[in-house]
Amino acid sequence: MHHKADIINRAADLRSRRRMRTAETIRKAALRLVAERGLDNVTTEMIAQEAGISLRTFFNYFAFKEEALMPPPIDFAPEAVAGFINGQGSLLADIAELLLTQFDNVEEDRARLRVLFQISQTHPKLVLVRDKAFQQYEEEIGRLIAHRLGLDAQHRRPRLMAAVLAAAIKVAMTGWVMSDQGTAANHLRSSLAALADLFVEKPA
Amino acid sequence: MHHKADIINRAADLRSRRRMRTAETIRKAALRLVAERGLDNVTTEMIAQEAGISLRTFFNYFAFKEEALMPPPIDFAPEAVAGFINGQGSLLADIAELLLTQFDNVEEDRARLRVLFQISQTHPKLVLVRDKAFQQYEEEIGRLIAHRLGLDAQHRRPRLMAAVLAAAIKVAMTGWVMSDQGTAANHLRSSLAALADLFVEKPA
DNA sequence: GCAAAATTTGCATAGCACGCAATATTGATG
DNA sequence: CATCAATATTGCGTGCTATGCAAATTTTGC
Repeated sequence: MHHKADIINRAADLRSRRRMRTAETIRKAALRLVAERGLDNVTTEMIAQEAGISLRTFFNYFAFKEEALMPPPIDFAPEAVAGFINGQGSLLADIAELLLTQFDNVEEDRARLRVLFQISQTHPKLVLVRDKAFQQYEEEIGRLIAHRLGLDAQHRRPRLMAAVLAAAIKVAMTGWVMSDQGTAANHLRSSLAALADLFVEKPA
Repeated sequence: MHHKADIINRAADLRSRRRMRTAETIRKAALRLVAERGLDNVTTEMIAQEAGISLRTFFNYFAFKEEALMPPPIDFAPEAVAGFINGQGSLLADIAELLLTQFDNVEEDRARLRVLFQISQTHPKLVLVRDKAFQQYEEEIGRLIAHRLGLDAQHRRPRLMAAVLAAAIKVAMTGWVMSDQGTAANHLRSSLAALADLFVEKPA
C-alpha cells in the first residue's frame, strides 16, 4: 500500500524521465542533421522524422526549432548541491567546488556546443540561443546562492554573484569549446582564478 | 574639390545616418504597437505599416521580428571612449567612468526595456532577445579593454573583464527597469561597488 | 540632367508555430 | 487482467515569418 504522495511522485517521476529521454532523442536528431546538412537545409519536419515523432509533437517539447539545439537543462548532482548548501567554507570556494564537479560531466557536450558555435556564426537567431545556453547556469546558481544565504533570489548579492560566475563559465566554456584543448573543468578553474585578479591592482 | 576618401565617407555617413533614423522609426512603431496590443496581436506587416515602410523593407533592417524590440546598438560618446583608451587611472576605475557617462543617457530606454521585460515573461523567444540586449555591452566593452591593453580581443583578460562588467550592467539595468526607482547610473554605481565585495571574505 | 550605386518594393514560396479535437498510451487500481 | 483516468501523441487547418529574386524607385557624385 502506498501513500498518495508516493504514488503521484512515482508517476510524475516516470513520466518526466520519459519526457527527458524523448527530449534528448530529439536534440540528438536535430544536432546530427544540422551538423551534416547545415541549418538551412534542415526542417523541423526532418528533425521530427529523424527522432521518430510527429511534427506536432516536436513543438510539444520545444517552443521553437532552434531550442532543440541548446544543451539540456543543467542538473547538478543532488549530493553536490547539498554539499554547497550546507558548506562551511567561503561562499566562493564552495560554489567553485560545485561548479567544478559539474564540469567534470560536461565533456560530452563539447561536440554539441561546437556545432552550436559554428552555425551561430551565420545565423543571427542562433547567436541568441548560444548565449542562452550559458545563462541557464546563472538562474540555477542564483537560486542556490540565495538559498544558502537565506535570501530571496531577487536580492542583489545572489543575482550579482550568479551573473559574475556565469560570466566566468561563459568565458571558460567558449575557450574550451573553441580551443579544443584541455578539460572543461580546467578551463573553468583558470577563469575562476582570473576573476579575483580583476579586482586587484596590477603593477603596470 | 574633395579627396576621394572624403566623398566616400560623407556619402557613407549620410546613408548610415538615414538608415539609423529609419531603424529607430521602426523600433518605435514596433514598441508602440506591442505595448498597446500585445505581441501576439501584432504582425510584422502592422509594424511596417505603422513605420511607413513595406513589409519587405522591415526585413532589410531587422533579421527577425523580435529584433525590432531590442534597444538600438550602443554608441559610447567618442570623447568618453578616447578618455578611457588613454586613461591613466586604474583600468577598473576608468571603465567605470565610461560606463557611468553612458548610463546618464539611457534614461529614455526605460520604457522600451520595460515593455521588453514584460512580454518576455510569456514569450520564450523574447527571453533570448532580452538577454541579448544587455550583452551588446559585453562585446563593445571587450573591444575597448583589449584595445587599451594592446591585446587581441580574444585574450582571456579582456573577455573575462567584459563579461563581468556586462554582468554588473545586467543586474543594474534589471533593477533599474523593474524597480522604477533611482537613475540608471546610480544603479550601476551600486552594482559596480558590490562587485568588489564579492571577492572579499566576509566576517560571517 | 545623367549615370552609377544603393534602397525600397512586390511577388512568390517554403517553412514555422500554434489552436483544436481526436486518438493512443500509460499507470494505478481492484 | 480489465478498466478508468491522466497524459501524451497526432493530424488537420491556418495565419504568419522570413527569404530569394527582379523590377522600380531614390540617392549621390559629377
